[in-house]
Amino acid sequence: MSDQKAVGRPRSAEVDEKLKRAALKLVRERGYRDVSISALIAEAGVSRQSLYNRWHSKADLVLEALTDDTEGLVQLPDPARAGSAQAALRDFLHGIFRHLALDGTTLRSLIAAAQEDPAFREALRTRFVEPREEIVTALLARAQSAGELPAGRDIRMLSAFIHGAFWYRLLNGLPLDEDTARDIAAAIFAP
Amino acid sequence: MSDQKAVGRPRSAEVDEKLKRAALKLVRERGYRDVSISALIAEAGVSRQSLYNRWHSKADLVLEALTDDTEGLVQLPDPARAGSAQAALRDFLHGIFRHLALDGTTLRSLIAAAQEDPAFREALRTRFVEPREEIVTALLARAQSAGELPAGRDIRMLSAFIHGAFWYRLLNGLPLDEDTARDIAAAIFAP
DNA sequence: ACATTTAGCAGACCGCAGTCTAAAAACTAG
DNA sequence: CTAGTTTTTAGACTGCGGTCTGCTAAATGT
Repeated sequence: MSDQKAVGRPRSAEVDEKLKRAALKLVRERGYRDVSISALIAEAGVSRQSLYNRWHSKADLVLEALTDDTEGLVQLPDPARAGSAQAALRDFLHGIFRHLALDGTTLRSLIAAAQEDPAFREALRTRFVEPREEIVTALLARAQSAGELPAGRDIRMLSAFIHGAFWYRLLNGLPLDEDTARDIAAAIFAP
Repeated sequence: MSDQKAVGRPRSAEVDEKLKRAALKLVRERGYRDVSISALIAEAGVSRQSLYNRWHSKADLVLEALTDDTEGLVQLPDPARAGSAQAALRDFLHGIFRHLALDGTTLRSLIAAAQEDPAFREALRTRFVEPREEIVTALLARAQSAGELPAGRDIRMLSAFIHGAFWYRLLNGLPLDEDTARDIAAAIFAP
């Protein structure tokens, strides 16, 4: 797990930073599709090869820039604090939706990019999708133990329903707002 | 609704056919991403402009070729025949999944293309997504009237759950098989 | 017959992605 | 200090998409 290479010129951390900053800035102001690699390296002031030394594609760079920026934002909500598991789920979803007001369109583009690139699909899954899946699954499991959810319910399928509804609305251009968060939570916990 | 233009050289129906056939053939054997516009028109034996006279993009052409090919395949299942609304839903999903064994990867690419192109997103919704939504919604509504589904359940949200789970699995590269169809139907009708 | 209009074809053109080459720069090992 | 290794930069190169131009072909209307 230690550094592989103690030989050769070391990577410049500054170049990393410049590229990630340029990526976030340009993607947010022009949109993912309209940011070319050429524009990225021009904005960052680095060479083309320096980008490809670090990432395989624009999608890879933007994913890292985005996850760096939202670190520590996704965490398991406390049902006791929220009042109930249903309220905790609602608040958790609402928090995610609020954050997507800024980067939702970029996330859509990343999901799109993942469809044509298996390696990036894997990266998106491990860095973005799975952490959120685990939180929801844990929340539902706790709710089921506490009796807030009937014992017969299929936790993993309910988790797929929640994330699926989220993706479905995101990718179809439907709004993700507080009402949506409330309705999803209500439907999951419906008797 | 009648023909707009009674003047000028008429469009060749043969060119339409050649392009759609070429699109289906190449996309199925090489995959959407690896089919270039240049390869399409070469395979069809038509000019570049003839393609752009008819469709705005590769995605538009492939969508039409695909929906032409699967016409009449999506229809409202009969719960009486299947035994129950749950069985009807399971069979309906299974039928869709079976068909996607051939064109599932192409559908993923079309969904991806829709994320970067609002006009195509609309086309995909009206030609592909909404017909399936309506069938599922009608099925759930009938089931609710018949008492197979509790009266309090939110039909539209359940429909979003079903399609969302489908999209979520499709776009994350998870298998869509008979078991998945059964599990989704079971979770929707869980007491 | 003839003007008008649209479709068809071949091919030029520009911008970009992704790969590659060559040379300078920054490090380690010995 | 020297040899070896990797990063960085500048820029060339190929292939493609999408647009545009010039020309020919096939229809309509008077």
